[in-house]
Amino acid sequence: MSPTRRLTDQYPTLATVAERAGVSRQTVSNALNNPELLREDTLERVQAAIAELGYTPNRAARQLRTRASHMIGLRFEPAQEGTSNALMDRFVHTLVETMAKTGHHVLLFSGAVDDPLDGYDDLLRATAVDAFVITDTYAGTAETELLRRVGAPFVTFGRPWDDPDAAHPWVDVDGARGACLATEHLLSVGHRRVAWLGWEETSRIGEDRRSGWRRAMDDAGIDTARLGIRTTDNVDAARMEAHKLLDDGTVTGFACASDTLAIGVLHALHERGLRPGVDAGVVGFDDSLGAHVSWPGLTSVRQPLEQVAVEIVGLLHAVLSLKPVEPLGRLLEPTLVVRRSTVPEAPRPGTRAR
Amino acid sequence: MSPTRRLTDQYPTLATVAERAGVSRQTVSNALNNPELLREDTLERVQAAIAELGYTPNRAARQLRTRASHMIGLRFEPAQEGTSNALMDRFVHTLVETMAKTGHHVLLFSGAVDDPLDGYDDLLRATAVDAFVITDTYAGTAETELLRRVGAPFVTFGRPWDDPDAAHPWVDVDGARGACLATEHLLSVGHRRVAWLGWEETSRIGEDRRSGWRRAMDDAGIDTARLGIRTTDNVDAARMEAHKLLDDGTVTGFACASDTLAIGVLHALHERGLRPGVDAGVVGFDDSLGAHVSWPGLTSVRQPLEQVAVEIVGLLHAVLSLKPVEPLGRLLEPTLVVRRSTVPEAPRPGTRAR
DNA sequence: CTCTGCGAGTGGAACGATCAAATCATAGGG
DNA sequence: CCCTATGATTTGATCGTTCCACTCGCAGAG
Repeated sequence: MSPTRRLTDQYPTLATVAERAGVSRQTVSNALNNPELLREDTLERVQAAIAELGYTPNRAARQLRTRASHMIGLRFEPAQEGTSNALMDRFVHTLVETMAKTGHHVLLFSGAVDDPLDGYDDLLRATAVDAFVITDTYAGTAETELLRRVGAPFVTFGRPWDDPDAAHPWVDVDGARGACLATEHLLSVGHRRVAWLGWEETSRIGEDRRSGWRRAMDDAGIDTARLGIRTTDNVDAARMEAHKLLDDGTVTGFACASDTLAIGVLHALHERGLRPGVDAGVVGFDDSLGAHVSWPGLTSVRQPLEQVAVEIVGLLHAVLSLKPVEPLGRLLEPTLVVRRSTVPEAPRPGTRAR
Repeated sequence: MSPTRRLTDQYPTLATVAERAGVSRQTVSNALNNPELLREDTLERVQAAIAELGYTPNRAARQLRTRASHMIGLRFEPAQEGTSNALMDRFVHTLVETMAKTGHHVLLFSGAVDDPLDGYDDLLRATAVDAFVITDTYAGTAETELLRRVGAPFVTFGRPWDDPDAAHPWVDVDGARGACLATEHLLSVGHRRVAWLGWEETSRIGEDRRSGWRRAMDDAGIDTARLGIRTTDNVDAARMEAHKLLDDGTVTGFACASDTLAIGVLHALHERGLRPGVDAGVVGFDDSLGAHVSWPGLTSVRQPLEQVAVEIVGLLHAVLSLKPVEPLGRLLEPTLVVRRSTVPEAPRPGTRAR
């Protein structure tokens, strides 16, 4: 622990440490940044002085001289309520922790309401951040173009869907694989006619996931005619589409592009007195809070967000040290969390402690 | 928009602007920080030069000189999955936006695993942040004591429960009032025997909320014997407690300390074939994602998190400019969001767009 | 006519670190 | 014995801004 200190006290500086250790400022600086340059006994003496005084280098001074802020900017968008955006929580936390290991910090910012690109430029010019992490792959194209234009390093969470020759590193989760896992799981527990409930066709992510369902169905040799539904991502819209599918009388499996949609299906089942996991199987996507607590528990595709964060940090370091990145993108595998909406014997939901 | 610029280009500095405007560096500095010192025509000339060059002051240099980083530190704790922690999202976003209005930014950090206090001290000594926002009022005591000791400014989201003569500003939401609203609502829709499902007695927040239930019941002249339950904050524990209460045969109202607990009650009702909102009324707390999407929709107490964030920023500014803060604490009022778990005619849940 | 006061603006120093180049031993080769 | 190579450390300059003390010109008082 550090000694008690008042605001009025000056924190020790390099010069203070140097004087105490009987060396020059530069030697102390080297002890911190290039310890191999020092003779062993000198190094020990300096380190002792640093510990004794509780010295921590001043970020501002270092930043001014080296032009590296050791901060990365993360645009923090308002969570759309009712969607699974809250799962970014998991991602952000790991990002913060992993960055901290190399002395980096995460700076949150939000774009101006009128010009969302404004925030980026300001931070760059003010040399407040070294690089950016972009998570919003929808509005991503304008952002990535700006950053490339001004030569700012960045890594995205999400593939450059609309830009085949984009030259920035990225990390993403294989959504098609996730939907494929979901569909195969539904088939394996006995469902044949497995419907897809997805987003509008304009969503690249949505179409990617849908393709996984399609592949699994094709592999199983099942006709998908009139089984692939596209709608808006809210509970009620999904509920109504589910009713239409159930009216058909043959559909018993539901693979969904989001937990929100899957929960809508559960609502429809409740309204008809059908038992999820017994009379029909439902799988969501994202393993959000809603999947945990919904009744009787929702099987869902879980994205390895912690792993995404770690990969992103790795890529950031590579980019910042100007190392070539090969390959440019990393595609990670999601997993399936099985709950009672597909398997009645699965553990009860929500048995976690506070 | 700013002109195109490469990484290799130097951003303009004060000196560049000064030369262009034909004044000294200090005059440009004054134009930015004390414009009233300049003659009107000079000011205009300088501002024109700034706009022309697209100048933005260098944060590091300013920070080094003024010892103000214009950043506030926010400890970002891992969200306990299955709890309502994800609602911090709303809070954080407003915090970021409001701080941005005065040119401040939010720096995320996480404490070391072994010593959670370590992160604070490091950031202070490195002069990386000007102040802290503390949201974790449980582990808060050790943190607040450290910060007071080193003389670091901070504001907490949460009352200093265990420290009656704490001298730091705080903002909190009146949990007792929220529980009172919930209970009065249940009474008003016809329930008489309203049970309380809350956390263990060790939780100050939990006991505060419980007191609101107790007050509302006392005001209505209803005996609360055997109606106040304490349990752990998870769906399954609540489900089992709800069954016990329902076995009694008289209990029809459930006011809960969290949405998690309330969802557990909903599960119990489903298992008995009872209709939420008709055969029994349930109210949660926090208006989390789960309340939005659970079936048939969960009435819940909503905390004014946006307002909390704005208040906190106000207090931060007061503290940083050394203004006296009076009163030290701000207690905000929660509101009730009515859904079908208490009123069958309420709008359907989850009809928000993505 | 000089002196004081004030508004407007200037120039040098400093914040605390790192970079680049100089210095000083110390040892080995011719 | 000198000269060079090498390792270890020091010295001065610098990053871009703001603080501080100062100059300059001009108006009004004595």
